[in-house]
Amino acid sequence: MSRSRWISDLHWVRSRGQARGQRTRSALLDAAEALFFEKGIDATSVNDVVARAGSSVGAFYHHFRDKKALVYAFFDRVTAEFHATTQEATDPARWEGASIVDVLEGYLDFALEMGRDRPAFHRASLEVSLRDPTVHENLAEVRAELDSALTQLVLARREEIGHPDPETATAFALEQLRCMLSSRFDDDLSRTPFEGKSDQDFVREALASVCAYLQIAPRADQEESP
Amino acid sequence: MSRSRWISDLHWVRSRGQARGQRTRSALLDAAEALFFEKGIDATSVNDVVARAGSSVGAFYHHFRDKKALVYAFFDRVTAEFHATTQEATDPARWEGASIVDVLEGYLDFALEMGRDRPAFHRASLEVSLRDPTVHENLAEVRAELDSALTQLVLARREEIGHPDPETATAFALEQLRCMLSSRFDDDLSRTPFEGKSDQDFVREALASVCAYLQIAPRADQEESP
DNA sequence: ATTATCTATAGATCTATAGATAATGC
DNA sequence: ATTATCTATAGATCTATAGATAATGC
Repeated sequence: MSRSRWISDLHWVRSRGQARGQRTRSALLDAAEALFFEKGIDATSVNDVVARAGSSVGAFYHHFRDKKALVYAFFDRVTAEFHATTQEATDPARWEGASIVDVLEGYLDFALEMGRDRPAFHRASLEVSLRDPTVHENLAEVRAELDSALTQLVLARREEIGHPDPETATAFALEQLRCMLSSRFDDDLSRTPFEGKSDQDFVREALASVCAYLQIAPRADQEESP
Repeated sequence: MSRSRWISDLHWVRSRGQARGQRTRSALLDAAEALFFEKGIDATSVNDVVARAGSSVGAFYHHFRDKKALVYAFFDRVTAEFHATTQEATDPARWEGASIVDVLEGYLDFALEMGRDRPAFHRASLEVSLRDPTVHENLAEVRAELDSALTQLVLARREEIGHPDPETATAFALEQLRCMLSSRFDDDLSRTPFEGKSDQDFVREALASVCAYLQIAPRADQEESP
C-alpha cells in the first residue's frame, strides 16, 4: 500500500491539476451522504445534492455517469472504510490476552460508534440492498468479513465456552448481537422499553446475556451487577 | 361486535349497492400490498396499482383522496389485524398453566407466521415510519401493545426467573427476540451464518439463550439438545 | 338520482444531455 | 489544450383532476 517517496511526490504534483475536481466530487458525495440519511436515497434528487454541495447539475454529471453511479460511489467509500476499520479492529495481535467478553465488548463499542458516526450507512443499506444486487453483494461481503473475523477471535478462545456446541452457539450469539445493534440504529422505528436505556446499559445486558448463553464466567467487574 | 339477525339482514340488503365499490377498493388495496412488498412504497406508482388491480386511475381516486390515503388505508388494515391477533394471542386465559418458555415459544411461532403471511407489513414499516409520524405512531402503538402483553404474561410467572432483576431482564430478553425476528424478515439484507438455518433451529437456540439469561430451567423436551 | 368507473390530459418533478463558459496545466 | 463547471432544456414519469360514460338503487 505504501508508495515510495518519489512516486508519492509525483502523484502529488500531478494531482494539483485535479484538485478542484476532487474537491467538488467529495463535496457532492458528502452532500449525498447527509441527504441519504435525512431523506433516504429515493427521496434525494440530483438537484438536492448539487444544491447542498453548492455545485451544479452539469458538474454532477461530469463526475457521475448517473444517479446510480453516485449511490455506488457512496457505498464504495463507506464500505472501504468499514473494511479497513474491521481489519484493524479484528487483528488477532490486538486481542492477545483478551477474553471473549473483552472481544465482544470491543465489538459492541466499535459498532455503536460506527453507527453513530455514519448514520447514513445503515439507513441507505436498508433502502438499497432490497433492490440492487450489486450493492447487496458488497454489503454482504464486508459484513461476512467482520462476522468471520469475530467468529475466529471467539473460537480461538473456545476453552472459555461451556456450551456443548461452541460453533453453533458462537454463530447464534454473534447474530443476536448484530440484530440488536442493527435495531439500535433505526431508532426512529423501534420504541421498545429498552431503547430508552443508555448504550452502557445495553452493552452490559447484552454481554450478560451472551455469557449466560455461551456459559462463560462473567468478568470480575460485572459480577456485582445490582 | 355481533349484530342482531335483523340489523345484519338490513345491512346485507343495503350493502349490495356498495358491493362493487367495496370489491374495487379491496382489489386496489390487495394490489398495493403485493406491490409494496415487491418494490417498496415509493417505487410503486398509482398506475402500477390500478394495472395490477385491473382498475383505472379514475376509480383509484374515487376511493382514495391521494396516494398517501392508500398508504394509510393499507396500514390501517394491517395494524387492525395485528391488533386483533395480538389480543387473541396474548389473552391470559389462553396461557393458563403455561410456563415462560411456552409463552415465548408461542410468541416466536406467532411472529414468524405473521412475518411470512404479510411480508409487506415489515418492509413497508421500515420504509414509511422513517418519514411519516402518523404511521410511525400507529405502528409504535400496536408494537407496544404486544410488548406490554408479553411482559405481563412473563412477569406473572416471575417465580420461574432466577435473574436478580426480573423487570429489566424481561424487557431486554423480549427486545432481543423482537430484534432477531425483525432481522429474520428482511432476509434480503442479512446473510449471516444463522440465516440459513430453519425456523425450528432458530426458535430452539433463541429459547435456550433466553432461558440461560433469565436463569430459567429449560423445558424437559429441550434438555437433551446435542 | 346516485354512485362507480373510464379515458384523456394538465401540471409538477426529476433525470440526463447539449452547448457555452470558465478555470487549470503545459 | 484539457478539464471542470455553468445554464437551459428536452424527455420521461408520476400524481391528480376534469368530464364523459356506465352501472346500481329507489
